[in-house]
Amino acid sequence: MGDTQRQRLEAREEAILAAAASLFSESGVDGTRMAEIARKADVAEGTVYLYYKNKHELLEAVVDRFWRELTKGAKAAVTSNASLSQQLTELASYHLHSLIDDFKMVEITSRARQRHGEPGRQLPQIREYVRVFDLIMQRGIASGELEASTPAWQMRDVFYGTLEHSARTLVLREQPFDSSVIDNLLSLFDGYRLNRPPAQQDSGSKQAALELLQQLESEISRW
Amino acid sequence: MGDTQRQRLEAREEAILAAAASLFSESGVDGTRMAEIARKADVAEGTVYLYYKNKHELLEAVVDRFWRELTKGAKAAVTSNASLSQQLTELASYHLHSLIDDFKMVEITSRARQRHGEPGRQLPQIREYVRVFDLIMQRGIASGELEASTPAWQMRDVFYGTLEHSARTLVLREQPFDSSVIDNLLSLFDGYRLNRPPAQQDSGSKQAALELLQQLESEISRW
DNA sequence: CATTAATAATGAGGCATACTCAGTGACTAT
DNA sequence: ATAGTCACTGAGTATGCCTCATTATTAATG
Repeated sequence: MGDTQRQRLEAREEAILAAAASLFSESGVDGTRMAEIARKADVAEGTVYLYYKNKHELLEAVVDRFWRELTKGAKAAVTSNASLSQQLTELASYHLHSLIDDFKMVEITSRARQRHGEPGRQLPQIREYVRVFDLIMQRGIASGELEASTPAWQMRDVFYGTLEHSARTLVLREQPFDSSVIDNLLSLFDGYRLNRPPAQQDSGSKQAALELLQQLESEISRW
Repeated sequence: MGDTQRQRLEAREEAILAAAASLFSESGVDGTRMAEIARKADVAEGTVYLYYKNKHELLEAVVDRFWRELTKGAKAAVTSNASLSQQLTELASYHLHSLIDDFKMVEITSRARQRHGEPGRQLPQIREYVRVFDLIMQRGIASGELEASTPAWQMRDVFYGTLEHSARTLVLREQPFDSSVIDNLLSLFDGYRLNRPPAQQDSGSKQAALELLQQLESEISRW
């Protein structure tokens, strides 16, 4: 029956984590007392400290789990066998939606990074999430669909940073998800795209449309 | 001699602010005790509370001042009569340099935003700083140097968000200022640039072309 | 099943620290 | 000089994180 015991422990840990996540999101980190978390998780205050060394570690665990979940979704968006630009669109859409929906968590994340004294750390699970963005850029470069002259991490920063900041803008304005942000970003990203994606067919007519679009743009610009 | 008195008060307030800024940057917000701040500013602990209602308000004041200083520099970069792309380059360079140099302040800023309970506020002085970026985009659009089909705030988010995230990347990697980030961003920004600056008469046919362009875009996105 | 050992949980109390406030001092006006 | 105002002080209070001696629960053993 060691199994049942272990399960009970994991259930308790999960209950504490869930309670903390919910309260942190609701009232902020400073606005949440350890006693509240314990009460919501149906344990004594001291019990929390059997599972997490202190409030900050609990916060880190909450944040870490949040990004782990996000990473799952992001990987899903990128694992399909769709075209690069479709995958980028999906990833951008998923990213922007998530950041808007859980903006509180995003804010709390920056709090979790600031460990007492020192340096600008990066939580491992966030690193992992960002890696999804890196991978798709690298894949694009490797397949020749993205130019190789710009480092992948710089393209990633454009992509990721723009979306993160757009999420902040939208949330502060109390506006909902806006797909034009993504359209805009992707069309801008064409600046990184080479004209000849290697072997794929079907891209013919789309390619034609894209070229027409560029013609049109430059035509407009001539006004 | 009310002047001297007022000056003394302002000097005290300034001393407290400076002490807090220095200590917050050094040891983080949680790592800094009010008593330390008071000692460094050469006042009693209670005196701090005559000038700032609580620790959080003091933090806000520190952050606010930081961004106010930044705003000065940013405005300077944009006020010259250089070309748009030169101004963008200068602004980007200034922004990136500043964020890297005072990254601790940037982190602390996100802390200041999280007021106890509720909502994703934005400190007024940060808003003012961001407005500098908005203004240059709007100016570019008005002069016809930037395309009008993308909202200014979206261009701004690309510009601002990319640089903010690049700063984070560089700091976490312990790398110094990297001008290629800016070169890259600006060449990408050419996607927004129109070839022909001024003269905005004849907007009728331009409008028509723009609509066609949008149709085309949505058609492409349907692939 | 009884006994012992080991592990988990509890919550009252310790302790650090943000914040208060009654008392003191310094300056101004008359 | 005297009263009145305003700035300042720092010992004391309240709050909330965290500890740890004690109790409850589960597992191991004969």
